[in-house]
Amino acid sequence: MKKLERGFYRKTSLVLAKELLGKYIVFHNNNEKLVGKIVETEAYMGFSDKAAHSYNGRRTPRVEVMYGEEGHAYVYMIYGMYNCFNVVAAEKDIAQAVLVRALEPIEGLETMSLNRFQKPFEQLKKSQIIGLTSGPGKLCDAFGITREMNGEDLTQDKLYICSGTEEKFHIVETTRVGIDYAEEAKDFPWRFYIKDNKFVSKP
DNA sequence: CACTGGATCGACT
DNA sequence: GTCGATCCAGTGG
Repeated sequence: MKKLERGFYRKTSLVLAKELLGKYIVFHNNNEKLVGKIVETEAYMGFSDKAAHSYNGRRTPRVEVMYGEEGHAYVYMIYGMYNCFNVVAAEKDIAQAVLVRALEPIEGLETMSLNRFQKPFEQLKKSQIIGLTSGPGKLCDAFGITREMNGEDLTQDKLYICSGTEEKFHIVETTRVGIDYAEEAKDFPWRFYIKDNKFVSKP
């Protein structure tokens, strides 16, 4: 597994969203290494996308990192209680990002279990194992990703993404979740996931 | 300053 | 299927 370099992120969020599937997120936190395979993403295309925080050039303190260099983390709080982890795409001044919606837990399951359910992995029910990282808020809780990670450079050593194995999988393309307000954009097929993967949030 | 609503989740019917 | 939790960012005065 090799850390992805800057150039990997220098493409539209629509293309990046698909290419991120099957890649591995690595987070070093409190002397621990947590790893998860990306199994579900959504593209937010910025200027022309009514569902995007940066729609129509909107530029506020929160969304500023999306206007910065590609390959950084955009982490924001939603509904007062959950964090969402995004990968900044495109290039400087083009505010696009990919929301990572679900991971398959790979390494550090014990810590993820404690973070999510305050109990050891061996005590989890089957449904709780699936629920460790099967949603954008859940995966941030499991990994301990907070807004302190907003703006983090994903080509450095704290939080980064690695190339996957050569495995083959089918990509399902469908509509994005939770953006009913976005008029015509709510019907764009800009959500992607690995077919038949158990950790997808809403198959 | 006060207000509004949200790229969610979990508990409940 | 519905709904409440919980709080910040954005907006407008």
